[in-house]
Amino acid sequence: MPPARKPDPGRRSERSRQAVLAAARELVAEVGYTKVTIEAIAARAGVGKQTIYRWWPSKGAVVFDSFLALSQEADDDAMALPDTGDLEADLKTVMRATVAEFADPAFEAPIRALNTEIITDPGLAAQYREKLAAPVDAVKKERLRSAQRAGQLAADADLDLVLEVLYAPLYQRWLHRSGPLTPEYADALVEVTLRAFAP
Amino acid sequence: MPPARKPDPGRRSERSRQAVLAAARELVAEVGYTKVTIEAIAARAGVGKQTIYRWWPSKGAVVFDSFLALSQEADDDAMALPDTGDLEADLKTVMRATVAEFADPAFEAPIRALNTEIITDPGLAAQYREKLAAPVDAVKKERLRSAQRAGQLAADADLDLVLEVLYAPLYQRWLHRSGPLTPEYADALVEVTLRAFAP
Amino acid sequence: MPPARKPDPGRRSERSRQAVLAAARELVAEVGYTKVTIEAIAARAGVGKQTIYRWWPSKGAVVFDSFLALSQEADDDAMALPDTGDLEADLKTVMRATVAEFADPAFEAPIRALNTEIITDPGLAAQYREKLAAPVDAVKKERLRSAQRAGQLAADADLDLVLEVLYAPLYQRWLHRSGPLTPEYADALVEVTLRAFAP
Amino acid sequence: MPPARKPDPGRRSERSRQAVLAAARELVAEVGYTKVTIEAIAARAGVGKQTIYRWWPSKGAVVFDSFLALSQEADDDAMALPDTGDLEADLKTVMRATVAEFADPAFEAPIRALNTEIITDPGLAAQYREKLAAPVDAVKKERLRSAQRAGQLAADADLDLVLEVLYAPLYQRWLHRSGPLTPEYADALVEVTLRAFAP
DNA sequence: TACTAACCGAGACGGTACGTCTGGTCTTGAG
DNA sequence: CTCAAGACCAGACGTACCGTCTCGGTTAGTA
Repeated sequence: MPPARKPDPGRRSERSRQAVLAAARELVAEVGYTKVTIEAIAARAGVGKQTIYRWWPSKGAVVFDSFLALSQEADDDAMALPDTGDLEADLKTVMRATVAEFADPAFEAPIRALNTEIITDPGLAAQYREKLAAPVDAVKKERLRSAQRAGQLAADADLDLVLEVLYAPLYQRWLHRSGPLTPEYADALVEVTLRAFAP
Repeated sequence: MPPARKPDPGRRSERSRQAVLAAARELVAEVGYTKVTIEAIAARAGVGKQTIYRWWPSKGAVVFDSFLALSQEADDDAMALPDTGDLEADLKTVMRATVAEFADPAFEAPIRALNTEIITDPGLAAQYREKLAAPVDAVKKERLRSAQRAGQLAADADLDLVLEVLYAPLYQRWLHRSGPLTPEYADALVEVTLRAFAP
Repeated sequence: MPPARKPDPGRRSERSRQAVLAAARELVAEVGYTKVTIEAIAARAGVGKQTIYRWWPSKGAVVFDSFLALSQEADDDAMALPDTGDLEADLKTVMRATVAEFADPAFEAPIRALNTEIITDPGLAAQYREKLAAPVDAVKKERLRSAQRAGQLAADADLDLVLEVLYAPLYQRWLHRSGPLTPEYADALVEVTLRAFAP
Repeated sequence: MPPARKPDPGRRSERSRQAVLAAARELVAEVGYTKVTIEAIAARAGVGKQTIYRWWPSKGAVVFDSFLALSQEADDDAMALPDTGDLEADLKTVMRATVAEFADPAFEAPIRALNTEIITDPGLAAQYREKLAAPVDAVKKERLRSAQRAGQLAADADLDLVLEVLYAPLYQRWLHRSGPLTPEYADALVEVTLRAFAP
């Protein structure tokens, strides 16, 4: 048996890769994730279908990669959290911003699409945690550690749990559309969390 | 435009309806939601495809209905929460049971499938909240109100928020596979929540 | 076993029968025989499908019956052939009329439809010969016998064969569209036939 | 409107083409033309349905092509007519052979099917005349011209008309099943035709 | 005058096939 | 060897009809 010919990444066309990712992003925004097809991505990108199948295992992987590429551009910019010394104020600022972001209809479709795939495909879920969630969480935890040192948060608090209590309710409300996402709601989550993990 | 002929529900075959819902449930469990096809459901149910298209608008709606039917059977049974007078103990019991339920691989596929559809389709999300989530939440809130009367929970606590803080982290961990679902985790969530909403 | 309930012709609704035949005729003219469906006939006639299936065995039978009904109206009128004493002149008159009839686009669709079914279904072919062709042929043969008595045709000529030689070429040309149907062609067929069967 | 993408015949798979035509021929022989479906042809041929729809516009066209392919094999063989110098004897030989051929039940189904389609579809009728009828007629006319030179047929006879008078009655009898096809009938047609077109 | 048996319009049912669309693989020709 | 292009096999999609089967509601003819 021949050793299962794998493509040689060295020869990969960067031009095609970019075109595919751009086409994927555009199509998800235009027609919604479920209606995007590999054929349409290939056609829009001016690329043969085989070129996509050669380098990505599934539609989900292509779309995921296109988000990854997007976020890595963003990383250079907004990867910093405010630290005024007042944890509650800082968290409220961040949470209100998050609420606003979720309300933006341009983010709606792609993020829901992303979640659809993550729920279904454990491989993509792992990549999501590693490549997208982890870096963002690291920054947040850094701010929380700063608060612990300042005595504004219990020193033995499990920071992963803190982030979950802070964000998961917001995230779930948005996903299930089970309630309004208001600045007041953002504030309430911060207050609840700080009371739960008070020193 | 003709007035979009609608089927007459009075003539609907209950036999076929049940067969379709049963087939849908079985197939989702066997091959996973995305690989289920309307053709397969029709074949398994011994039903013409048109009979499905006549009464349901989409695959998601069929599968959702099949879950609904399931849960309504369950309602007759386990619709009661323990009330020993000790809120923390009672909640831990419930949360540990929830954790165990999520760990059951037989629940894995259908519930992930359900979430996939809910995220995408606002109509199904609304039905989900109304028909599935609301009744369950009502029971839980009843227990919480009992605790408020007993002085174990802040009298002015927003019960929807309490439930979110309690359940959303667990739910998110499971959906994203972002951490282990252990009895200890269940306990921790209960403790954190009670501290946050202490009287 | 019950004696295979047959419908009682006594209770048959003449109203429905007429409506079905009229609808069939109209639809064949409008969309062509192959595109006519029983459902469409029933809908157009304002009749339940079962009413058609009760009284006719197939779409072909319905359409055939609708032609039969038409022709029987016509019988009262034009069932006579000219007999001026000059066989050649009389036949040319008749053949030129036939050519003109075939050229009428309103006759095109139904007659082609009729032939399609006759070719395929031996039962309909038998009915066609008996109910439609035979009466017309009888009239023509009567004229030929008159010509035999007048010494304008061989006394021992096989009249079926005479009619075939006279009409089959015309009929075939029309069916296969293998040549123009002109008055001259009609004349030529008469002349050829008379020479072949000259006394 | 986009320019209606056409398939590139250069890339067409000869393998698939042959498999489709063979499957079509077999199925028409086995179950009859009207009961043949595109799905069945595709399945039998081991071909995707799209491959049929890509290259043929209709079931009729596929079946017609399968006949065409058959006849082109036959052309190499029997494309010769006897020419003993005696026109009457030669024509009787040929007509009796034709009668025998029509009596063969193996030819029954396909040829009736062919006629069904030709009657309905002008495009196929044109193809039929050009690809199937014309070559055969050319050979026959050659024999007739030889007879004209030999003084056995009127020098000014319209050979198309001669062939029609000779064959159309036979053809019509068979199509309509309006009479027996016997060797005597074949002889009678030859005699009638020769008398009609005697020098 | 009531009963009752059939037909009637309507339309849901289990099916088959349609013609289209997409998935994922394979082939061709250019660079 | 990669790439764009696109034909290929496979099979699901949603629609249209098939022929059968209830449903109530007329509409006879019988009692």
